[in-house]
Amino acid sequence: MGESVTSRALALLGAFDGEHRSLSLTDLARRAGIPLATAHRLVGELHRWGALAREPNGGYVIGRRIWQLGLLAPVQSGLRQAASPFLHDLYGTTLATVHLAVRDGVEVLYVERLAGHVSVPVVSRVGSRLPMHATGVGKVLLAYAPEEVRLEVLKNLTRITAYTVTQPARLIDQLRRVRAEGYATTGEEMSLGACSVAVPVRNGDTVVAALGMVVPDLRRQLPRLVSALQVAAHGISRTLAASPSVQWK
Amino acid sequence: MGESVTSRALALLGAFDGEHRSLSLTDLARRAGIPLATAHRLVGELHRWGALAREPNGGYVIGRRIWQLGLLAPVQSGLRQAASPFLHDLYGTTLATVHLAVRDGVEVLYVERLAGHVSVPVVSRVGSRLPMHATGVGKVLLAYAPEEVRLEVLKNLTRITAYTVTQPARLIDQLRRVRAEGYATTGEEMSLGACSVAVPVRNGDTVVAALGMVVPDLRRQLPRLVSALQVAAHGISRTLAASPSVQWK
DNA sequence: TAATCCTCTTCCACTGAGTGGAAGGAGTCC
DNA sequence: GGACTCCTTCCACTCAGTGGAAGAGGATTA
Repeated sequence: MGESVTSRALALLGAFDGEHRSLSLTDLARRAGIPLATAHRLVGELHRWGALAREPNGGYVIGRRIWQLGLLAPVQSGLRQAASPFLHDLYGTTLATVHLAVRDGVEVLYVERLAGHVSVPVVSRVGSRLPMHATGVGKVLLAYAPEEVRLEVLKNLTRITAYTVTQPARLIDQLRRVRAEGYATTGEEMSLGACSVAVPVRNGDTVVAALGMVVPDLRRQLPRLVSALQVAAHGISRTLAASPSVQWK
Repeated sequence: MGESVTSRALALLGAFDGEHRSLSLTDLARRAGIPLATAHRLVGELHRWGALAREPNGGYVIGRRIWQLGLLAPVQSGLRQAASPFLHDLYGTTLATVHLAVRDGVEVLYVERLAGHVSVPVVSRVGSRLPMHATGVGKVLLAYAPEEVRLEVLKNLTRITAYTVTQPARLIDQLRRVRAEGYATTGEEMSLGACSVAVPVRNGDTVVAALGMVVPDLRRQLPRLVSALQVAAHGISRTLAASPSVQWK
């Protein structure tokens, strides 16, 4: 005992992730760290309300009530909806993987991802988080983040590939150039074979998101990609500015 | 007393809807029917976990953890993702409002909606429900619904406009023709000035969704719209069939 | 076919998590 | 300056919640 009922119910919901979209009762209890009988009761309540749904084979999945609430989250109803047409245009003209991301603490949270046809290893998934220092969108968000966030990230530059920037001074210099030139790039720093370029998305003066693309090679097409990204980013910013009723961060 | 802690926490989450995306603590307590002190404690827990977020002005909004869980719901990760490219293609070629909907009990649940430029009154919103008998997607879903669902809907044919079909025999005949011809239409039955056409989306033999469009007038362009909808619906079906790992309903 | 294992459901003696009215602080408005 | 509203905190009181155990049913294995 000692844990609240609410925290246990939330732990049950939190047992689901990208790799575990359907869970048996026993797995739910185990992953949430809750005795089976207790889990059974709480899962029953979540199911009756619609937070969970039960499949014919007995497994539980996230229910439609959570899906509907998720649509109300500012990140969904504001940024993602505003950005969607521009992301599809961008994807349509380049056929590369397109990302829209926001900062979440000291990580990048992927808000939207349109998968490209080009054979490039892409590890992002909508709703997932990746490190800021090794991704294009992450470098953009880091460049405009509060100083305390930047300091926290700079303390923990883990190597992901042989090309990952792990020296603080070098990353600081890159971030300064992001602010000066208006875009960030990476070269196989997150995945071998994948390069990226990203630009900021502003709401007024505030950088609220980053828009990026992943391609196998940047060398010949960088100016064209930067231009296309900036056009899309401006479009998103105009749309955000035109919808003052929806607040989001 | 008498209500469970879990049901109260869920009631707080359920206080949010399309018209109430940001709520003060007092409003949350009121809408959830919970004393202020109790609401304060439970909202604090939801906030700490990330189910709710607090805005600078003190209002609460749905938090990112709910948004992320919502992405895991089968309706999101299966149908909606599979359908997205086809919906954008359809929208791109017609510029009309495009809907993707599923049956939820005896109502239509709108899973995706791409808003058109044509000035047609459209009342649907993603995540919302509308009656089955007065919408194109609803008639499709009703035509292929279990008998007991059909009987339940037929008992309650409320009039929405002067053109709404409220006689059971007439609707039964229309549903038979939906199954025979492969598409449903409406003519100002839900909103004056709005006509719609919809087709079934199948997964194997099962009709799992309906794909529809809303236009001001159907008379000259019905065959072309039906054809475009069916092409898109087949594409969605093929994509669903190719992703067996994701289960959804 | 039988034995074993696992999941899920139900029960109930026990207990501490949860309750909510009241009071007070802070901010806004007139 | 007073009135009003929202939010936060307190704490005496109580019943909602707990979880080990037992059993049913289905799946797996020998």
